[in-house]
Amino acid sequence: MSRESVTPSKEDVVGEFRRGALVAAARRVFGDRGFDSATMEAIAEAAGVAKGTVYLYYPSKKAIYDATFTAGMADLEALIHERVSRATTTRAAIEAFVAARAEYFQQNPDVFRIYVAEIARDVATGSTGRTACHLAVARQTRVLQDVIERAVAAGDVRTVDPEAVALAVFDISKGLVGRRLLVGSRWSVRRDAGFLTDLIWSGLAPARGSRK
Amino acid sequence: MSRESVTPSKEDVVGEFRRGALVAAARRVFGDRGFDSATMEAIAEAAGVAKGTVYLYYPSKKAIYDATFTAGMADLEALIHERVSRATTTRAAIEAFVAARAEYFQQNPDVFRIYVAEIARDVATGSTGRTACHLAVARQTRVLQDVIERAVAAGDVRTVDPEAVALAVFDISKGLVGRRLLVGSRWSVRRDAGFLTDLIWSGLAPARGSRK
Amino acid sequence: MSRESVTPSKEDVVGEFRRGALVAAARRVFGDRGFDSATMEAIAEAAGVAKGTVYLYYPSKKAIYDATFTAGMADLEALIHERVSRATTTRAAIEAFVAARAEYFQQNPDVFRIYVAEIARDVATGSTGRTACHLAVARQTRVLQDVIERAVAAGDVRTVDPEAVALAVFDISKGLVGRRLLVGSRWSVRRDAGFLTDLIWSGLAPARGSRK
Amino acid sequence: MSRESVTPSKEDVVGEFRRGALVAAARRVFGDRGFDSATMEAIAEAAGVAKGTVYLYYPSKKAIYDATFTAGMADLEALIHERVSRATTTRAAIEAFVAARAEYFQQNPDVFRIYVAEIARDVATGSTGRTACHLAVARQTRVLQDVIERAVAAGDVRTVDPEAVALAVFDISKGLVGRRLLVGSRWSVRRDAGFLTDLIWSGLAPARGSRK
DNA sequence: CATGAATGAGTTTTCATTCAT
DNA sequence: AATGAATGAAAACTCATTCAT
Repeated sequence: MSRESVTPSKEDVVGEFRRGALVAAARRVFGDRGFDSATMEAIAEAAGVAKGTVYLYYPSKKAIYDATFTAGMADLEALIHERVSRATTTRAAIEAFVAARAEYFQQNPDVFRIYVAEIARDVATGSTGRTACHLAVARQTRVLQDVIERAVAAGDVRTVDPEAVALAVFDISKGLVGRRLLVGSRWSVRRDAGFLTDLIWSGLAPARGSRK
Repeated sequence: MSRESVTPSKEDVVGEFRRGALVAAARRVFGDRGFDSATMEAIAEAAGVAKGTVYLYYPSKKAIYDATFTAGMADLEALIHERVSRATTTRAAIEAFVAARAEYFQQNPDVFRIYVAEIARDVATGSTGRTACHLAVARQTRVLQDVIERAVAAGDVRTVDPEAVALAVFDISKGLVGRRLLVGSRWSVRRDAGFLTDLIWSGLAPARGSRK
Repeated sequence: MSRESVTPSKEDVVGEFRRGALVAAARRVFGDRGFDSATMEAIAEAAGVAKGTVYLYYPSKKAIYDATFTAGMADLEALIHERVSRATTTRAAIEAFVAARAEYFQQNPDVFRIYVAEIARDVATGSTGRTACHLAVARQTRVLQDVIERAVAAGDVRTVDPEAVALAVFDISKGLVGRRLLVGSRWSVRRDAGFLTDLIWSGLAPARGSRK
Repeated sequence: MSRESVTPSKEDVVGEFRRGALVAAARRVFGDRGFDSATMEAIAEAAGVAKGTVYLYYPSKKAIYDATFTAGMADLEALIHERVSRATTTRAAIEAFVAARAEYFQQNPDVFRIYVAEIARDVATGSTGRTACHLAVARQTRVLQDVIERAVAAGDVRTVDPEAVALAVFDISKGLVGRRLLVGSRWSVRRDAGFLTDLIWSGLAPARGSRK
């Protein structure tokens, strides 16, 4: 439909605009009420259009849900990449990973809700593999795993299974986000992220000297 | 309901029996299909009774769902208490905590699915506080927090915030369980639990000597 | 569900009663408005039950439609068999066939409407073969074809293709019914049937000479 | 619309061209899917125009449907007139009538489907009289009725009700067409038409003796 | 004239809950 | 106590029709 040129046609622009507005509206509605309880009517209303209009851009409830989830994950991944790549030490990279996730979800709680619901769905259906959610998680942990692998190779940390450590950090950051969203926290995202990074970095061992 | 006597009447016994059968049936159905997709019909059928009978024991779908969740959590908590209290060292107590949860959910995947869905629901509704799910989590982490507090007091571990550590361990164990259920694991529950306990216990610091 | 005994259980009786009432209601509604324009709401209302109740007995709109069509055809076939088997001459058998169909549809115009719509559907979808409608037509023409075959064998009529003649009589009777229903007729069913039988019968006369 | 002049304006020519293309497209779509299932979108696409454009030429779905039906019937009637008027004997005229209809519908099955659906609609609504469909049928049978009337007057056939015979031939030819379209036929249109004409023709023979 | 995005009424189907037996 | 037939509210999705560009 677009004239394959570099400059998108007006239709494309308008279409993308609508799609964006619909996904933004859907994010709120799905975040608020979950997939099953959300209604297309509510999404349409939130986007300020009629019910039928939603179907001009997404063929089904599931389709707009998936688009919403995917868009949120893409945003998050971009942030993670940016923050982690900017870190200069292993410790800083870990902390950047935790903080990026915590901050993004703090800013976009609806995305977190959708993400959690998506995990719950995967768990419920016992879908072992290639779900969008599973893949998104894999891409994110991959970033961290690379960091750990390089640190192990450089002798920067003791010899551990990089994947297992990456997953542990991921789990901790996920728990942190959920808790901050649900019950709040006495401290800033930075402090919480710092503490957890510290725990992973040093363990529970009594201080016995210090590392850089 | 009961005539407040010490010995339960026959009605109570029969009633409790039915309740138990209904909850067991509901656990399977809710675990399989989630709250929204589960039907009262399916629960009744799984329990071998007619649809109306369920309503004689539980006033609504939500009520039997809550009862199902609560029963599962009660089982789990009992196991955690037993295992942790049997441990003789701090490290062993942490490992027992992680292993108890992993084993229980491995044996009762339906309970895990319901638990995850319940968290997702809490997150979605933004219920900050006194939900059954939140309270169950609090009781479980409390066990671990007590262990850490005593260890800190005894100088067994370095000075850390016991609650934060307990929550971190909890999050890691939850991630472990989910992953084992979803994608499986190359290793036994014991080994996975051991590795994670080790990570928390020692951190990523390069080996520099050993502690008991 | 029934206790497999000779006497049907009360549930079966009630169930059959409801089914009958629903099919009778559906016959009116489908006859009035056709498949697409008929609504389950209207059928339920015509049967004096709530919308959901219809689904307790028939799983879909198509299912109750098919049941309605099938029931009507079964009634008609029974009447045709009875009337034709009672006839003592070939000519009387043909007339009985035409009259039976005309009278039945005169009494049950809704069934005729559904029947015509069903043919239209077959024609529209180009379904060459085993539809319920096609089979019903085949069973009816078979009755007539048997009559013609015996008449040919007995030398009662000239040598013709019995199937082709049966189909022609069937088509004529169908046209008669439609016309009587749509524009009426100056004459009784008997007279119309008599005239058409006469026309065909003269055409079936054993050869006795030829015209150019 | 046109400025009432003898020479049509360019607008009229363009307009008629569009109308023709739209009707041709609609014939395919209605023939394929029936009135209810056909969509204006599909018609527009088949005609290579946008949806709104259809409404510039026809005010509603029903309107273009009617135009489609009417156009098909007009084609058919022209063919019938031509063929029948070319026949030199009564028998040949009857055969020409049957063959013309069979051949036209064989070539234009979509028109037959629309025609059958239209009859079904008339039957369903119980519209006794002046529908386009009814009028088209009346015009066609009129042609045949005139032939029979002249034959009766000329003593070419025995004394029968010309209208009734015309209708019977019409019904037979309709059944023939439907059967050929639905289940096919072992023989050519010519042979099938010949056989049926023969059957009727024998029945029309001037009285020459009687059977019981 | 032509377009096609937007509308919203209308339909089938599901299922928690009730209640007469 | 137990049953299961009946209810009716609710929700996804379709598509004829309109109208601003």
